[in-house]
Amino acid sequence: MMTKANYICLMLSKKAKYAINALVYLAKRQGEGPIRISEIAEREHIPQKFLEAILLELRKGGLLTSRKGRSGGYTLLQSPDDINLAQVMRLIDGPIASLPCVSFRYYEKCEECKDEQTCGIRKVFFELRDESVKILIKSTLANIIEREKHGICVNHDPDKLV
Amino acid sequence: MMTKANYICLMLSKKAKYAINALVYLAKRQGEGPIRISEIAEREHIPQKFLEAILLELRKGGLLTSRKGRSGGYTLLQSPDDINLAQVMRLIDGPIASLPCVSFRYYEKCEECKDEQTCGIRKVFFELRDESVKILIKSTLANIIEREKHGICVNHDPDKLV
DNA sequence: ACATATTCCTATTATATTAGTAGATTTTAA
DNA sequence: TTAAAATCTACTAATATAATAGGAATATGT
Repeated sequence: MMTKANYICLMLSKKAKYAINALVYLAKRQGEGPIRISEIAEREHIPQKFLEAILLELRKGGLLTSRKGRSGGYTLLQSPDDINLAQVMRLIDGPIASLPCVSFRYYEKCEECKDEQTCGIRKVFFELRDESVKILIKSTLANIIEREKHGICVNHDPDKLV
Repeated sequence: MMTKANYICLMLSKKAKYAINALVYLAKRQGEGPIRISEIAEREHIPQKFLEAILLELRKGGLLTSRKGRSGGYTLLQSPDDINLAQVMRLIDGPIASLPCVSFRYYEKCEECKDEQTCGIRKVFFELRDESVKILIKSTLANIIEREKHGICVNHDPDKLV
């Protein structure tokens, strides 16, 4: 478990991470009929009871369908090309913006802000939101699976890029 | 206060937001000698006791100096051109990455990950981190103040950009 | 020297969120 | 009819967030 000392500024919740993992798993097995929660939980190392709740949310959000009873399970409702991470993250954790005042769908005024129209901080976070959404929208389940096939990750210092 | 219904995915803490506001305020008044906590708190609508703790962290992080006693207060230690939001956010809230496994300085392995080297999800969040850091590093206090002078914000739908 | 204004330090608290767990219920297929 | 699956309702433990309280240390103006 993450300790306070190295906690993260703009962190994704475990719930959203689990949701993404589960969806990618389902995308890979599309066409094989309903997949059991227990199978996903086991293969993706997600606590089963927690996953149950997550899949239910994804179903209610329109990304999955389910079948109960023997040989039941979950199936993707859309093509892996049509499900992207912006959708998933918004469904599970809410808006992608880093400040309520730069959210489009869930805008809320900053309590301490003097002039929102000109606020320089707000402009930075608008830019950050736009870039983030752009990246997350192009990252569909299909895209993620495709990316697994090409090249490996190297964790370089991001400051060096600038 | 933000309610659960419209909570935010990758949210900045109030503490970091207050820190940024205070630093921008200090940058605007650079050269006027030490600025009192009480003044910053009042003008920026930040709870004073909370701000005390924040300014102390910023001082320990090397961004500010202080003077105690009568006519004491805080002063920027560096030029507003040399303090950027990546620095500030890392100091106050930790790494900018959205997942521990895509942090350079505070890397931690994902518990549930099968092959980190090829993980497609990880690649997405590497990209997100790199873009975020790029934006935050170029956003210096000077840049923020400059931006306040030009143009107003329009909160458009970020999905339309893609 | 002294009063006062300031930062600095330690501890505590209320609230909310996160990350689950427990147990019963409903549905479906074999 | 039985077993296996999702579903529903409720609860819980741990942690982080956003502060607050009270006083100690220190510097300055008079």
